[in-house]
Amino acid sequence: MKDISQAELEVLKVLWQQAPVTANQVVEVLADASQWHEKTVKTLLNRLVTKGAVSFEKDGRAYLYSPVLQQVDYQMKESQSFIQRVFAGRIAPLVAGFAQQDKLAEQDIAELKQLIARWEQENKND
Amino acid sequence: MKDISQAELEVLKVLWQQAPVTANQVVEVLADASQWHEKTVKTLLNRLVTKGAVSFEKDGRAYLYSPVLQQVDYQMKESQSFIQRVFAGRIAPLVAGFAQQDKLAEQDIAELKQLIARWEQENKND
DNA sequence: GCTTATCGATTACAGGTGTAATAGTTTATG
DNA sequence: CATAAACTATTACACCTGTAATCGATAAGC
Repeated sequence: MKDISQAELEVLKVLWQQAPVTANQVVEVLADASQWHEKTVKTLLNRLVTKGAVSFEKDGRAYLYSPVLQQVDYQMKESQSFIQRVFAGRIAPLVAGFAQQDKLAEQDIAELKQLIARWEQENKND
Repeated sequence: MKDISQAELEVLKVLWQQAPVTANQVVEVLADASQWHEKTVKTLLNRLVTKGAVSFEKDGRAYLYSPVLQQVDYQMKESQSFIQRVFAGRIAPLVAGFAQQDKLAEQDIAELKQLIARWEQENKND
């Protein structure tokens, strides 16, 4: 799968929220959010199809688009390459940076603690 | 500061490890690591200078290059935009993804626990 | 049925990127 | 000194990206 560009990602996000949808539905969502011209959105949809990240089925004159690339798969792949590229593969320094800049909320801490607890539960017999 | 491309980042990483260095020193490091041609590396150095991410001072015929953009600043900025773009601003889901894919090591867990402890220490009187 | 509105497909075009080659300049070397 | 070697600066070029406009086909309305 070719890389997804940032503009293309915004289109994909719409499809991850609801699919299948027509091009015009995507246009409506993004016209509000991004000031994008209809033609721009349709170009992006097309490129996503070409890249194999989105599929469509015909419904009369219009197409109904659906994501092929799933959000969790995208997130995992991007996360790994990001952490690798920027933090040499170590995840803690990223979280540390957020902590230092006061970007961590109570909720983040709670979720992290839960994750750690679960991890330790699963790895207790190492 | 204009965005740093992925290839440019590899050059910056060399400068973050040691600076100031000559172009040829960078070339040597990257010729091994990346198979890049000398001309390619020098183009990248030049673009980094144009972008204001790297500076140089003359030393006879050669230049000595140093990073202007510091690694932690780059990391913070990229982390925030990445988390925003891919995880809607929430950091825990990223860590959760790593946990699920068994990408967390003992050391990561230890570091995260320490971070959390420190955070709680600092925020205990909320 | 013919015209018009509406779709998707194709084309456009400038700026960024990867990946160099060539040109221009200055320093060594003979 | 003159020439070659070694640097940096400039230029190249194809592909990707953002941002649309135009073309061609098709469906809807009169």
